[in-house]
Amino acid sequence: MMVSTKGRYALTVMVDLARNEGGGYVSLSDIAEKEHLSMKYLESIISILNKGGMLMSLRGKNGGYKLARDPKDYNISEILLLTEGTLAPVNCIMQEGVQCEKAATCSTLPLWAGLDKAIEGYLSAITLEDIINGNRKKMLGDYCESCEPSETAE
Amino acid sequence: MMVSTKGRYALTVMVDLARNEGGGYVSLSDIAEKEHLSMKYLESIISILNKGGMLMSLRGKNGGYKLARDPKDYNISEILLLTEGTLAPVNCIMQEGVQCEKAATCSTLPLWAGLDKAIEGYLSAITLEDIINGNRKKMLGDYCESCEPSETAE
DNA sequence: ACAAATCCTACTCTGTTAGTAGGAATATGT
DNA sequence: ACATATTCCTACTAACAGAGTAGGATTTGT
Repeated sequence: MMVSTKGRYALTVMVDLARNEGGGYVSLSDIAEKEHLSMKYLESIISILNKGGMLMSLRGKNGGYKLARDPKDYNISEILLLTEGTLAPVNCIMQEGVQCEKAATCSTLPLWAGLDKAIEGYLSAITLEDIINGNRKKMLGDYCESCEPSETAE
Repeated sequence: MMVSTKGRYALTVMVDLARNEGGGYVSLSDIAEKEHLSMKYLESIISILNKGGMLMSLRGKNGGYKLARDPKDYNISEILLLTEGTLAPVNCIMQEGVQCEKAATCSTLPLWAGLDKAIEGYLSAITLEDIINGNRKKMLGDYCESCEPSETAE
């Protein structure tokens, strides 16, 4: 498993806030209660999102959080990258530039690099808006049984 | 990270054995030495591969392991699935049939399911033969800088 | 002043990862 | 027959990451 509860809950929070677009600030306790998640734990997660510039926050009574941008301007990759630190499927691919010393001769490296790109490519193509709109076709593609057949699959 | 050293080393072993196709049995110590990996640790990993029917083994002097099939008949997904147990990127997608009780109302589930399929799709399309042939085009696709542009990218 | 909220630091419990250790069973060459 | 090289099998351990908990300081609306 590559995405922990941290990233998953972060996405859940973002989706919740996206659904509230146009409304005011939403408090942590509201979200925690709605999603049946630990408020204290969510606090530490939302703090990462906030420091990463994903949210606007307001302290004090009636305070809370809201999205800093439009839902369509968040892709899922950036949300998960921020909270998880990395989405790399293996240790030997951590950051751009940093690589294993055996890289030059490693015959499996292209596989891992390709997998990394496949994951990154998938997640960066999907936005928060896609999720709140339930865009199954985009998310599930040819695997979606409730979608009509796509033209690319012929 | 989704693939641990277990799966990574397992793949390395399989690639090593694939390169030896047609030769006899290769001993664990040979592989461990060649790859600079702990022999004892490799032992526990190769045992999984063997029990999973991926290998043929021979005990005693001059014994060792070899592939049970042709390199082109192994896809990477099955090797990693066997050793890692699962390749699911999140906990809420574990096995076919088993699913989270919130599945029916969860708006992020299609995303995770789609990601899972993207990973599975990528890994099952690549074979051991692709790796030993260094088929960068198949592994890296449009991200491969040393490959000529593909027709699908236009 | 008070209550409701965000912010901040530190701690804990648990499971997984990445091995290590020791020996039993089995086949081969001499 | 015997030493040796190998696979097989069970058990153990140290370190780290994941998933929270705990307690309070700070800010703001009423």
